Amino acid sequence: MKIVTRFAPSPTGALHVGAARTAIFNWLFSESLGGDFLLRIEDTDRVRSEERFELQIIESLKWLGLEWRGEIIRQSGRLDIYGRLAERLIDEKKAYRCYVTAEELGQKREEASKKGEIFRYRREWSQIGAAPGKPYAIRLSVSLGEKIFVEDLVRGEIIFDSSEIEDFVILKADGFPTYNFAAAVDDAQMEISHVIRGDDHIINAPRQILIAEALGLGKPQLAHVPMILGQDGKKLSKRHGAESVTEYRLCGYLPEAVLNYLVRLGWSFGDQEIFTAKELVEKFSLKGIGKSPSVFDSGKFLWLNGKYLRDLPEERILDEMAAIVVQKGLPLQSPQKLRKIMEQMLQRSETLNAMVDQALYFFIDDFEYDEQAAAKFLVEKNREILELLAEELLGFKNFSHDNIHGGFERVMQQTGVGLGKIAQPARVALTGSTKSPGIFDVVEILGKDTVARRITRALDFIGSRGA
RNA sequence: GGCCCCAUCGUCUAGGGGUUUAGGACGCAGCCCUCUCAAGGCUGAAACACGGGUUCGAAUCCCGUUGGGGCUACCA
Repeated sequence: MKIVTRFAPSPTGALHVGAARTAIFNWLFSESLGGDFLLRIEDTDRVRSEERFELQIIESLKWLGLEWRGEIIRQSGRLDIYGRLAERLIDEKKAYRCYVTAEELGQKREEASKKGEIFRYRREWSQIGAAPGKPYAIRLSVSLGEKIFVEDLVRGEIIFDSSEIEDFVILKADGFPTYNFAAAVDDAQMEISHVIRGDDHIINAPRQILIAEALGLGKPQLAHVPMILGQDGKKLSKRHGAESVTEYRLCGYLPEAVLNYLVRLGWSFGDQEIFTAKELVEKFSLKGIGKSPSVFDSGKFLWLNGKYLRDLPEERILDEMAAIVVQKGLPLQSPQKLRKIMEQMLQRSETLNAMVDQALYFFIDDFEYDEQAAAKFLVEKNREILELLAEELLGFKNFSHDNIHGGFERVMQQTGVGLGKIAQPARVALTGSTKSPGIFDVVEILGKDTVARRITRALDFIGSRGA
């Protein structure tokens, strides 16, 4: 059998990490078996679907390196097909028109639930409110008391009782199909062999099976993967902060890391943590998918991104950094200087953005002093150290690493204190904080003029404090 | 409420009857390196939800309990 998978997002928001993971699973599954991976846009919700979201989702998929085959199928362009099939089901008495409005039904449901009962729509309601020319929805006739078997590749057999399923809508009053109808029809017509999707769709499986059977269409093999949860154990959502692929890209995450992290969330291959895309294609199989939901751990994600960051070719990091510098409106530095900054920030940052954000003092003079750092180190007793340092350092024609080192050595000799006692005040004066790359590197990268300005600023600051 | 799913360190997970003093990773703690912070190296603390079975033997199989999650739309 030819393996064909699909990713079928609805364009009602950016590509959520949960959706991204199912896309990745489907892509890996077909890639690993030499099949096709298709893209279908489920834009049947006229109110919530927006083109910009579709564009954003497509951009995210490309960024992640998930390539689909052929044209994108758009459900809004297939309305006539769904309409014809729904009418056919009416002709075959497998479906019927329903004139009750959604609002009226909502009331019924509410009343029932207040009484602790469950309202399930059945055929006898179908003529209520019927009138010529009045819009209607089409519902599938679901027979009672039948077992529906869902063969799940991850969970095994799941059995549903058809009595629990009401006569659900397959075609809405606006002529658009519902999710289950369009999905069942399209999966069959696109000859999808396997559907890998989130756990939250398990409930839809029996409905889609019912539709496919009513229509005499083929059914894909199903694999439901556990959900991704937030730190609070609830389904990951906007409440939990960053949750779309776009946001992570904008924060300076690498596509390789996003791919790797998301795959490993719910799938494993022994003890291995880090996989290239190629390795994933080789090693992926449904066997490695777990059954229990996974909590999204932003800390581990960050760590993984840092790993990938340090593995990137320098030229690529430099390009990305330059773009971020421009985007943040910071003064672009010479390529030589940017490279030095990159070399220093690389092992101190987990994301591309952090490489710039945490190195602001290399770009601008008017950073703020960290309050605690200034209180501890920019104090009167360190005035002499900073003055001596200025004297020693600013005398060099060649502002080299060795000369700078020598300058610090001489200040140590003159004051009789260790390097640490000199480096920290200098660090705060030059960077505003007690944390930075090695002090000699900082001085060298900043350059003589900047160092002079900043020591002056720090001395002024000490003076103003003392006053 | 009903239906469905799930249950190993805080988190991601390996292990699926004896090989287990339950392994790895993140995080955490300590040490090394060291001018600070990182990166890197080493070490450590940390888990089979509970109760019944089945079995010579159960983290592993079965049942129940508890807990968590999902769904319950003319959303997808």
